[in-house]
Amino acid sequence: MSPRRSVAAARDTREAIVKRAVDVASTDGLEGLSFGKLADGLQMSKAGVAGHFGSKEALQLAALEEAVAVFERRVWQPAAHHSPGLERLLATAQAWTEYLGGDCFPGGCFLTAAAAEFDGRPGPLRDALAANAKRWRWVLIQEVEAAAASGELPADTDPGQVAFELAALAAGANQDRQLHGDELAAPRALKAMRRVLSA
Amino acid sequence: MSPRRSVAAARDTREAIVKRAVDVASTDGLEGLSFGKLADGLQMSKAGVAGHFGSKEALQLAALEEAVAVFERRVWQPAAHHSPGLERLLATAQAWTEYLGGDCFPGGCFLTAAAAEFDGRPGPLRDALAANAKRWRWVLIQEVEAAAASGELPADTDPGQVAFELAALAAGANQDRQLHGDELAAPRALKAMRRVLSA
DNA sequence: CCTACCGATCGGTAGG
DNA sequence: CCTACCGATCGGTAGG
Repeated sequence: MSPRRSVAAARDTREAIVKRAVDVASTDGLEGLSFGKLADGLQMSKAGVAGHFGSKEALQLAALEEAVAVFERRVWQPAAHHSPGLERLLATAQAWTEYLGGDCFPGGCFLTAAAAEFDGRPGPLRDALAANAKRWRWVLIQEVEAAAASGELPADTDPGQVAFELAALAAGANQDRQLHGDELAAPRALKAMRRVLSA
Repeated sequence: MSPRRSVAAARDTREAIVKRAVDVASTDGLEGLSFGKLADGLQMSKAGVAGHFGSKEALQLAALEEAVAVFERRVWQPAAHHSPGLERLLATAQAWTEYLGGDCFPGGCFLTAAAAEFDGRPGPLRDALAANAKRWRWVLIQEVEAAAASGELPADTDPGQVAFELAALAAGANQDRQLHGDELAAPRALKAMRRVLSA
């Protein structure tokens, strides 16, 4: 009578689809996802894939959610246990540039690529990407404010400016790494981030 | 007997297609281009559009070529008549951030968006985008080297590092401007570029 | 989770 | 530069 086994199996299947969708979208873009191609790669029928999500947009949102979880695990979690302020900012810079220089997704940082893809197309995906980016920016600003309040950074520090520069350096490192395979990009971004945080 | 009029008309038509393709691609991506959609917007038949290019990839390459020309006209040309070295770098920073804060393309900097879209897909488009980015980076590095040689920047300046930081700040400004409509992004990038160039 | 199907759109071509 | 067409793939659904 228990539906447990089939429910668990369905959950596993859905997870497998989402994981593959994240990888595909990191190289082909979120719009490049299709039920048919995912089904081929997973040895499933197209309707079997589509049934887990109902619409392409729901699949794209699920892939985005998974990518956000990966980013938090790889970038924020290693820094979170450090003391607030400058120490945590430096740990974030370290984890962030390691993430950008690594091979977490085959096509580079999913969130940067998706933001570039959807920044001109209104809708739920753009909204979710913008909200996520704002939330991450807010986290950075909080840490800069803490560093300025404790005297680790000058009292007249502009937190929005500092957070902008950190995010820009990350975006630039991702671009150089992906477009040119430049292994110097991540260390260069880390060096620049440390200078931004040493004023 | 002269084919002049029809040849000129064909050239004008092709130019109109390319201009529209650049605008569409700046919001929908280069892969989002299609002969059919362009034809609808231009009141033409699909085959009439396709005939000018032969393949979708040729259309995409033509749009890229046009976007490169726009970038050079808007960013490089205003700076080119300044003296080499620091003065030209500062003029470039000014023109670059004005370009990023303006409305040159409806979806923001075409080249940044296209690079993010194709950095994981081998082929002629990726090659052209990478070559263009490298060329622009080389221009920046040349100017930084000139500034270092003349003593406007410290003798131990790392030109690749400085050029990386300038490009990253531009990419970051474009992202914030497009995703959040942030009007502070371009001035923040200019401020940071000036600091990078003031060491 | 499958097979089978829907209408729409895709890139591209034939023929004029 | 047009009409008309090709096979392929798209997102999505019916029915089981």
